[in-house]
Amino acid sequence: MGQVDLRVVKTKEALHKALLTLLKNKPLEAISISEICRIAKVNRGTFYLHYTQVGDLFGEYFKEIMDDLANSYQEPYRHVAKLNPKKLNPSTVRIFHHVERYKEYYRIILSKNVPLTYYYLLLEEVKNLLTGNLEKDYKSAEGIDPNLQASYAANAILGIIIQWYQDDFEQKANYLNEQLVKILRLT
Amino acid sequence: MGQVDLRVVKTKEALHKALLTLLKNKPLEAISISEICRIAKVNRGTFYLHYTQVGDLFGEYFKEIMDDLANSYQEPYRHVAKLNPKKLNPSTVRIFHHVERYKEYYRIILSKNVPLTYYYLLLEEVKNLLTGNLEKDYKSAEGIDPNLQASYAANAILGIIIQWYQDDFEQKANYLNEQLVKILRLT
DNA sequence: ATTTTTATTGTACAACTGTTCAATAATTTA
DNA sequence: TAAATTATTGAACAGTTGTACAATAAAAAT
Repeated sequence: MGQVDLRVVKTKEALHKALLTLLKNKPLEAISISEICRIAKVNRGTFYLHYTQVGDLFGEYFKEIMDDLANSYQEPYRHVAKLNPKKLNPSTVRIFHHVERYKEYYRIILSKNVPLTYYYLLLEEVKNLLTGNLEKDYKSAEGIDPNLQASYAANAILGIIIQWYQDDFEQKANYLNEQLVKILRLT
Repeated sequence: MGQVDLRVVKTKEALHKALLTLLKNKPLEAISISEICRIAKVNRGTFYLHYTQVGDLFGEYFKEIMDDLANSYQEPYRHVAKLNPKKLNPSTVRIFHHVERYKEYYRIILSKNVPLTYYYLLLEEVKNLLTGNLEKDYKSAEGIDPNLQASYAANAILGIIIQWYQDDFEQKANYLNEQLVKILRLT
């Protein structure tokens, strides 16, 4: 496959850097393409050569975040080993610690004026984590659509994260993990 | 309180009608303020006198939809009377039938380029339905933040709705209610 | 019916958007 | 190193956005 053109690398770096600079002072939806290009010293036409919206640029960070989320899941985590393994077991995901680590990004992703795109990507990732590693020891219950169940469970966890976000991430990640365990024990 | 100025009523009606017309042919995020005003034969400045974004206009429909959702909950519904009343019991909500009724709107609300605002309003409404009617016979379990639990449960249901939306609302509302009951029985 | 209030209009302006195109510069390939 | 490729630039255009203001029309209040 063809080489990566250095010019493209430099342009994208400049645009990324400019976006990060701007994000310190204003929300994603208030940042214009012209503004980014002015700071990045990149021609506006060049922006359109690589992206179509400001959000596309942010989307590239998002992939990194999702990688960290996937890695979080691999980390050994013993706290909740006693939980029932027969169902989708969200508490084995170190997702709250991941969110805590990236909370500045989640403030953007979950802000009300941002499109649902990122939320859906996040939901998909969590669904994969919940099912991917569990379908071995987990046999789908009578007549339940596994996909539906996964969406149910994954979005439930996102519900906790949304609440956490709305509380401005005041509590510690460990606290939320404990809460989740308690909720799951309720039956 | 002061009368409702007839001019305002007429203007808003014209704008609403224009938005609905446009929505038949293109997604919400592709509709410009200028376009709406052109069709509605309303000066663009007048738009800004009442709204700030195209989304605000859509938001007024959204309120009606939420009213219907709240009403859905009041309707008698016997199918699932046998479910454990000790926990938040989402299956008593006729939310799937409501979504089925308004699916053309939910296609907009849940489309990926639309801001999270509507999703949050929906989540809040479902949370209220789940808690409002249940806190009587429901005593909060040991050390669980009720608000967190409500977000968990409400967003879980929205997870099912999202999946349903992504499947283009192929299944019947009754099927989803049955699935939910089965998922809840799993423990 | 007349006066008072105020919603709407038309116009204007600077900034942003999305796109096109030829000219130029930087990078890769041979 | 020279030639070929292609990313970037600058300029231009029609359309949108958000805002402001005086003039006008429509409605409410008396």
